[in-house]
Amino acid sequence: MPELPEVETIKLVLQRKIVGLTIKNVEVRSAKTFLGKTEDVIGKKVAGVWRRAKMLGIDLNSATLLFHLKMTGQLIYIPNDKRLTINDKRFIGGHPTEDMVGPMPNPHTRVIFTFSDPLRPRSEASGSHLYFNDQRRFGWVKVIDSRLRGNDKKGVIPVSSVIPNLIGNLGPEPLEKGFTWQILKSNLLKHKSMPIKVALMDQTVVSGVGNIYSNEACFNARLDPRTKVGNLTDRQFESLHRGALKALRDGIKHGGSTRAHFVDPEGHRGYFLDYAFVYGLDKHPCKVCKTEIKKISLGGRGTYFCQHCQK
DNA sequence: TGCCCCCTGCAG
DNA sequence: CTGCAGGGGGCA
Repeated sequence: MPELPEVETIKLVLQRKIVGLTIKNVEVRSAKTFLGKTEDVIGKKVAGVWRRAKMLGIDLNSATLLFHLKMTGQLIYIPNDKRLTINDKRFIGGHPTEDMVGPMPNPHTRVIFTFSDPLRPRSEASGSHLYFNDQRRFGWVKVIDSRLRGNDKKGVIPVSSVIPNLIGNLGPEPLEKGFTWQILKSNLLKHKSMPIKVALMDQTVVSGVGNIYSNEACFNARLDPRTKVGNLTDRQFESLHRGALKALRDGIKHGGSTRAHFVDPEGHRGYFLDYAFVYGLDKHPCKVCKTEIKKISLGGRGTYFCQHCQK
């Protein structure tokens, strides 16, 4: 489900909610979702929460829980004293309502983490739960021995030294300093004959960009998504770089994109799609020029663009 | 580079 | 009923 902005949104909420708590229990309801031994994480304290590409890490010092939510994964945090209220999904104006978290656990709950708070045992965080829901079961959480991790100096998770076989081949983080348009160009040129929109989704070119934000990046750059990488001028590489960063930053600013499943750990949907120019808007007028947005398939994924604005 | 697959559910 | 959905691994 989530691309970089959605995982980033989840990360920011979890950093506020679970750092300092201790994992008291792990209930695995879908064996293929939880890869590792629960006893390797039970009793351990959450030291931090980080994101790399579309993956989320919960740092337990001696171990790390590494999540990939794929298409339909959700992480929902429920404080101990909260009775489940929120509705199931109802749609208004084509978008899910503000809160779409129903009772937890639900039939899509695959793993349940229970926390204790040794310092404040009577707080609402003690006995709270983190639910990993995943309708399609593409997602997973792996227990990683932290000895496999590099040194994270300055609190920054090193890019390729972390968990090499899982993370090592990922391309650069687009929102980190140092990700220049020249680097994007050089990485994209691995795929000279590929459409730019498809190449942007290759996680070894740049990490975290998926179908929504690659469509928006092409619109922001006013480039036809079918353009072959090898045909771009330097000026266009620069536009694409700027367009991708703008899409990702706007995504984070609006709390991510909710097409059908995404909610943050508090059950709030994201609003980026209200501001999207092309994604999901086929047959709608372009917000810039009123030309009808067209939908095609590229690399097997829905691709939306304005034939007038994007050349 | 382009399928097919993993799986489930919803819209058309 | 068929096709499609924020991902991505494996196979020709």
